[in-house]
Amino acid sequence: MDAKGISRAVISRLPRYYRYLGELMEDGVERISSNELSEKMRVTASQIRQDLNNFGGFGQQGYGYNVQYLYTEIGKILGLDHVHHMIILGAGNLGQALANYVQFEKRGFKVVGLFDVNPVLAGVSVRGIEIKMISDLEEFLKNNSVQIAALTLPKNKAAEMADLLVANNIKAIWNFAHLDLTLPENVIVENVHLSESLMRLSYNLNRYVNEHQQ
Amino acid sequence: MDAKGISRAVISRLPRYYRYLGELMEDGVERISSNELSEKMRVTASQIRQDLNNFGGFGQQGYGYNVQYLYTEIGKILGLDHVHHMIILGAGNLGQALANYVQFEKRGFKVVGLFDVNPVLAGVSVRGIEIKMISDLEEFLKNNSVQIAALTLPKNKAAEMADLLVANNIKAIWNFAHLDLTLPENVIVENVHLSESLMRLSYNLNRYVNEHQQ
DNA sequence: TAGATTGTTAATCGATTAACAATC
DNA sequence: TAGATTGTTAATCGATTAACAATC
Repeated sequence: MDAKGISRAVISRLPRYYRYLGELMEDGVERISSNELSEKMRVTASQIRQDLNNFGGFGQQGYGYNVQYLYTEIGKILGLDHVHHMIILGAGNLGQALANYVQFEKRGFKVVGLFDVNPVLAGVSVRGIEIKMISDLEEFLKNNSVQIAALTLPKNKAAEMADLLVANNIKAIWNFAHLDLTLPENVIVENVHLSESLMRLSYNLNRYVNEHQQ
Repeated sequence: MDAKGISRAVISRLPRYYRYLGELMEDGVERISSNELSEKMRVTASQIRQDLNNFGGFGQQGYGYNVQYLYTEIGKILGLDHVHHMIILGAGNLGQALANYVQFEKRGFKVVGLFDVNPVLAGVSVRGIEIKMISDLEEFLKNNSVQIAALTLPKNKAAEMADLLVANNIKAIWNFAHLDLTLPENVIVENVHLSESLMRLSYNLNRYVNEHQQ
């Protein structure tokens, strides 16, 4: 399983394969060919085979792919075969939404802490997790194994907090703040910029309207 | 401003340019060259010039780009120069988080309605917007001009609701549900699949750990 | 064995980068 | 005018698709 030099594009598609395979499993489908899957997913069969062969030969000539096996293997590639401990910094609506989203836990992402600066929130519980003050964060990280931190803080706090997280050995940041974090390159940053997503939507909407006005 | 055939990659970068230009404006910077901007943003100057020239010549030889002017122009390209009316379907944590996010309104995305199926939420207000029942949705859409609907419902309701929205003339869906909506091709769909984002993070985290174990 | 379908190489397409003439 | 920097064409690089030999 040589994971070097696999393009971002391929990696981005893996979770979608995983989702479709999960649905096929639920539907009791045992095997599928790249061709059938390509019709379902509206991508080329060639792309599916190319993508998968970056990681290994999961299929069998004349048969196709075993759904359950492929699902499991992609799960392993995505690291879903072990539990990750996650904390959430910022217990506003978005932070609480993430904490409440039980589906994550099913995939092995366990929320072990929830932090905020607002003293009003101190002691409030979300899904059994008590909100702590950010002043307790360093102490918490020293006593607990945490791999992932979700950053749902406003921009002005986020950069500073990211540095604190890295200094305390956090290896991956799920960044919801609207800024680009500059961190050591061994720290994984995955951005979710909602406003940028909304602007893309707006661009396409706008374009459509313009084209049909003329 | 010929907007035909501009690649998804280019469009995806526009909001980031917009963000950086906004920050430069706040810092009182009047002009910037593609070279200076390329250093700030860590992309090539060539890419910046190519991207912008898809939409027009916004710069001036020997001078660079006027920050304020370019910011305004990109805003127009992104459709941020007029107000969009948005409703949110699903008033759970995520829906409420979106409704609360005042920054969207600043960019011209005005939340005009918030809907849920849960009768417990009926009449509850979020930032002055009263949560309505989804049974009232069709009526609402007949009496109000709405362009965008954010879908923060669970998967099983989302497909059905998307169809209802389209039947009532909604032109763009901001989809947070974990499924691919199949809708007429003139309907804009912008997906935010948080679990897929988290899996990409997990992939990279996992890969990093594996590489350094060997 | 014959048929089906993968894994993989080769061809094509598109996006990014480099180079430079145009021009402010 | 000389210097700077764009707009744009050409070269390169990478990703996607097509084709087909290998093989179950």
